[in-house]
Amino acid sequence: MASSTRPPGRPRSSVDAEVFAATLRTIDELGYTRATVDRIAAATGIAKTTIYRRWPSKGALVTATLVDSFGPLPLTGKDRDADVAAAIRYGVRAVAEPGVAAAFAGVFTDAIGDPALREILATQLQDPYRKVLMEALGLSEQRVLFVIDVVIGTLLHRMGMTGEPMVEADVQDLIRMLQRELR
Amino acid sequence: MASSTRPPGRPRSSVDAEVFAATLRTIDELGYTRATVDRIAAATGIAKTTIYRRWPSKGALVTATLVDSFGPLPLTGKDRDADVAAAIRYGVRAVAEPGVAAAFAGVFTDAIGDPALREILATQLQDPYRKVLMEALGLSEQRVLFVIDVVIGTLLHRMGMTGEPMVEADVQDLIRMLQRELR
DNA sequence: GCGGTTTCGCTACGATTAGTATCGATACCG
DNA sequence: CGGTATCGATACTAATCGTAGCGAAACCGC
Repeated sequence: MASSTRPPGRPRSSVDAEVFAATLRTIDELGYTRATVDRIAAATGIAKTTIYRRWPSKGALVTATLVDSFGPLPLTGKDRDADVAAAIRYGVRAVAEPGVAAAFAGVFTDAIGDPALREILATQLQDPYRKVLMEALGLSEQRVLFVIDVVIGTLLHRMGMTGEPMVEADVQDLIRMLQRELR
Repeated sequence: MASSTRPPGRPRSSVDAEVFAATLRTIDELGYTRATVDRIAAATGIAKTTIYRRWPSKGALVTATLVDSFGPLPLTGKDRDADVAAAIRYGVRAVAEPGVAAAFAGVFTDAIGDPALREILATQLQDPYRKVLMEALGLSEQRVLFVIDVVIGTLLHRMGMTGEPMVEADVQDLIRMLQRELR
């Protein structure tokens, strides 16, 4: 039985939201590499050791920040074209959020040669969307993973090359292309 | 007039190709972060200082390696569907090359907050393909940049999430999707 | 109020890395 | 052989990740 009683000892201060916000803000200002854990802690107003007590590494912290930043997808499951458009526009907004694209690229970089981090990435970030999209769009796992690659990959590549989010005309092309692909 | 006479002094040893090969091999084995310039130099058999005499930073070295790794696109300019398929399959092979995807992610990460590196990236890596594709496919700059985002972004996202190249079935879907999009 | 338990802030530290400085040795030209 | 530019090697600075240790603080049950 899940003992819902509070465990003994000093409770954790509830600063996760502030840490996530400071993480994105710092990455946006300085880039992934120069966004040190020290600076993120200072921006939050807590000690660096407190961050390392909650997340095992900088990559895990940033992945948790991305999971927190990407929220649940607002899909109806009724009109596939509408859901495809809604999902893509949701991704566009999320990736355009300051710091998100830089955080993504940094985590991808760290995940090379760090299987634990890649596992966290695939499980905590991609899996929830895979499940929701399979259900709402009625597609196979392979198909949904392909769509996620196309949408998020396209948006991240644009941000990586130009530093600017995708313009509306290209977003509309992306939506139409995937609506046709999934029809 | 380009004076073709050799400048005085000891000539540069022609080790660029070996450095590029060692860069990709080291990044493939250790990941971008742990692929230190020291290790790349040692794998090449030269001194670290020699590398810094030719490329101003690790990011510039890796970008040059990517430019060297991606070669010229074999397009005919006659059959658009065939050219689209050829270009995508060329990208698939290039991104699947050991170390290339990791190098890409690392350069994107470094390019955040390093405008000089981003300029090198866009100019030396993306521009040649933009021009060739605009010519061969007869498309606008905006359209070609969109296609590059979709193709390379999709392939890199798959590599970043799974560490494995895209399987043939997904490649075929990608080709068909873009052939329809550009018809 | 008091002991027990856990988290917090702080400081210090080891290991690793990017990039620079320096200097003697080396390779090529005329 | 002299002039010139590169090479190899070593040493160095400045960051950065992640860890260890310790006293202080917060909360609980009594």
